[in-house]
Amino acid sequence: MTENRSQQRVAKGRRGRPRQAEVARLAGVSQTTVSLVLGGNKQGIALHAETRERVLEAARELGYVPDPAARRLAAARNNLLGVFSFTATFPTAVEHSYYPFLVGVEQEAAARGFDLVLFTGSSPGGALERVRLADGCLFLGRHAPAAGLRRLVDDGYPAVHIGRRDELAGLAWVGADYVDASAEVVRRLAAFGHRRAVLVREDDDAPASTDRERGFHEALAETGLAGPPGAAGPVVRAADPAAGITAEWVRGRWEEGVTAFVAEETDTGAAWRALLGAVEGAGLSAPGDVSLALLGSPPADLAGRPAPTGFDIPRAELGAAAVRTLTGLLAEDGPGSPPLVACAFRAGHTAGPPPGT
Amino acid sequence: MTENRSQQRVAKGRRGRPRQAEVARLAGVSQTTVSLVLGGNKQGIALHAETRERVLEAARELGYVPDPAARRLAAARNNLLGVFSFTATFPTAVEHSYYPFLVGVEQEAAARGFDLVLFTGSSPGGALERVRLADGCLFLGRHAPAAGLRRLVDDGYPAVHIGRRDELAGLAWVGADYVDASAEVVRRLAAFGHRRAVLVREDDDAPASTDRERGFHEALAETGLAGPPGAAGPVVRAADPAAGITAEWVRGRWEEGVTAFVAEETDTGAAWRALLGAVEGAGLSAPGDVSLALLGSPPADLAGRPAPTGFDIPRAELGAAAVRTLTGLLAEDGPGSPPLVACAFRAGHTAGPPPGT
DNA sequence: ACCCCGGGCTAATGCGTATTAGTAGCGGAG
DNA sequence: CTCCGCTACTAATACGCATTAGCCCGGGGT
Repeated sequence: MTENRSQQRVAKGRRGRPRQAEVARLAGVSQTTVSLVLGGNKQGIALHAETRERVLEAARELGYVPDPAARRLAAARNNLLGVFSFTATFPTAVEHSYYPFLVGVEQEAAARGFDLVLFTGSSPGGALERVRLADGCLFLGRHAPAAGLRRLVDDGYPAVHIGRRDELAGLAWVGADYVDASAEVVRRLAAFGHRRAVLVREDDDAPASTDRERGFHEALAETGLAGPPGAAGPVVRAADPAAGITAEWVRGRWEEGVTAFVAEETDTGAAWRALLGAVEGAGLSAPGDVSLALLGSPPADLAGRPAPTGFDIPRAELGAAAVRTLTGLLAEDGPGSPPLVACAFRAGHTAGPPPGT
Repeated sequence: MTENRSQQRVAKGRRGRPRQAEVARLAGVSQTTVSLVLGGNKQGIALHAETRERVLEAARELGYVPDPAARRLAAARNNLLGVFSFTATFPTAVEHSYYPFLVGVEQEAAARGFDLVLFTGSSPGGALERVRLADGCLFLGRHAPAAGLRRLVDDGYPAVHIGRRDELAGLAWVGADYVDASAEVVRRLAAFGHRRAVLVREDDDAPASTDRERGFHEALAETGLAGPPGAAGPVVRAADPAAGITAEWVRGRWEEGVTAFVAEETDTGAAWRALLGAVEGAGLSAPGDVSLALLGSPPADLAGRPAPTGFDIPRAELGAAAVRTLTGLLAEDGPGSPPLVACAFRAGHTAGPPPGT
C-alpha cells in the first residue's frame, strides 16, 4: 500500500521541487552559473546573454523556485516578510482587529515583491525564533513578549512592531496617533457645547490606552471641558466594565451634569458595550439626552447599531506603513516612513448638542 | 584573508548568536553531541546523563537558540503551508469570503506545527510556481488557472483546492456540501406549505453554483414542490440579476402562485440583492407574502438586515479540513479527511408559511 | 590471549544556495 | 612566443544543523 503510493510519486516525477543543480544540468552549465543568473549576479561576473537565456528557460521549464531556508542560510534574502501575532487566533475577536492590518500588509508587501509568512504565537517559548526564517518580521498584538523581541532586536534582526512600543529600545514601530485622534473627538464634543465629560477605560496599561487618555486630558485642558464635580476626576478605570459601568452610575454622573461619555476601544469592546447598556438602562438616549463617543471602532457584533461618534483607526494604512518601515530596515538605507499614522474622525450618530441648547 | 573576514564578521555582530559549535566548545564535546542532546536524540544514541547536563548547562549559559533556517534545510522540510488565493485581495469583497477560511486554516495549521505563507494571485504569469517554496499549498477561489495547477499536481506537489474541483484529475479538494444544504432549505420551504418555488442563479458555471441547483432540483422532486406553471421551469439564470430580476418579474411569478423565492450566493451577492429589491418593489413583504431563502450567507453590507433563511457555509471548518487533507498528503499516510463538509441550516427570518395557511 | 560486544562519543557528510577564488581560452601588446 | 588581460565560466567552500557511519575503550566470554 505504502509502497504503491511512494512508487506512484516517484513515477509521477521528481521528488520534491527542482534544485539549482537540476536546472544546471538541463541548461548544461554549473550550479554556480544558475545561481548567478537567477540571483541577479550582483557581483557583475561576465555571462553570455545566450547562456543566461538557456538558464532562465530551464528554470521556467522545471518550475524552479529557490528554497527559502537555503537562501537564508547562505546569508541572503528570502523575499519573505514575517507577520507574528501574539493573540492566539480567536475568530471573533480577531475578525475586526487582525484582518484589516493584514490587508494593508499584504497589499504593500505584494507591491514590493514580498510574500508573507504568518507565524502564530500559540506555541510557547522559543516560538519567536521561528520568524528568523523570514528576512524581517512584523509583530502585532498588545502583549508581545519583551524578552524574545529584545533578543531579536539585539541580534540586529529587522523587526517592526505595529503599535507604539517605546520601552523596548531599538525596536522600530508604527502606530496610530491616538493622542491626537482622541483629543479631536473631545474637541468636537466641546464644540457641541458639552461642559462635563467622562472617559471610561479598561484596566489595561497598553500604550494604546494611555495615549487615548492623554489625548482626552489634553483636549479637556484645551477646551475647558470638565469632569464630574468632586475629586474622582474625569477618568474611570474599570477592570470589569460590565460590573462597574451600571445604569445607576450613568444616572449619577448625569445628575452631576455630565452630558458626554467617552469609552476607549479594546479587543473586547467591553467598555463601549457596558456604556451603551448602562445609558439605555438609565433611561437616557443618545444623542438626545447624552452624547456618547468611542475612541476607536465598535466591535463587529454591534455593526448593525448606529455608528458611534469617534474615530477610525486606519488599520490597513498602518499595516502598509509597517511594511514600508520594515523594507526600509532591510535596505538599511531609507529612514523609513514616519511612525505615527493619523486616525480619521468619524462623525457617527451618537453625539450632538447637550439638551437645552 | 579568511581570518580577517571572520574577524570582521565577529566585529559586525551580524551573527551574534551562538552556534552549536560554540556550545560544544564550552561543554567540551562535539557539535554532534550538542545536536543530539538538544534535538532530542531520536535515534537513541547512548549518552551519559552527565554529558547531557553539561551540554544543557552550556546551552543555557550562552543562550543558544537553534537557527530555524538551518534546521529546515537539514530536515528538507520547512513546515510551511502555502495559501494561494486567486481573487486579488480586495478588502471589501474579501472581508466576508476569504478571511473566515483563513481563520480555520490558521488554527489547524498552528495546531499541526505549520506556519503559513500567503500568496496573492495579483502577481502575473508564473506566479503560481512560487508556491513551491512551501511544503504544500491550499488554493482558494473559484477561478484558479487549471494549467498551472495541473502542472503542480503532475509534479506530485501536494495541493488542495478549497471548493469542489473534479475536472482536474488528481487534485485533492475539500468543499461544502451545497447539494444537501440547498435541498434542506427547499425541504423547509415545502414543510411550511409552499407549493411553487423558483431559484434565481447567476450565470456562472462554477461547481458551487451547479451543486446548489442540483440540491434544489432534488428537493423539488422529493417534496413535490413545483416551479411556476409553463415551460420555463423553476430555475432562472440571470447574467445580470439587477436587470433580469425586476419587480414586474416577481409580481408575475407571484400571480402564478409562486410563494417561495430562492437565490444563490455568489461573490457579489447580486442575485440576492436583486431579489430583495424586486420583492420590495413589487409591494410584497417577507415572510408575510412570500418566503425568501438564500443558499449561503448574505453579503457583508446587508449584515444589518434580518437574517435570510438559508444556510451557513462552515468556512473556518472547511479551511481546517483543507489543512488536514494537505498534511495528510504530506505525511503520505493518512487517508485525509472526507472532502465534503456539511453546511448548517439557518432558520433566519425571511421564510414562513405562505399566506392563507 | 583473543575476539566480540555494546556503551559513549565524534568525524564526516548532506541539505540548497551564495560567494569567492580560481581556470581555461583567446586576442593583442611587447 | 611570452605575458598580460579579458571574457566566460566552474570548483570549492561556507552557512548551521541533523544524521550516518564509524572509532575507541573496557569487560565478558572462550
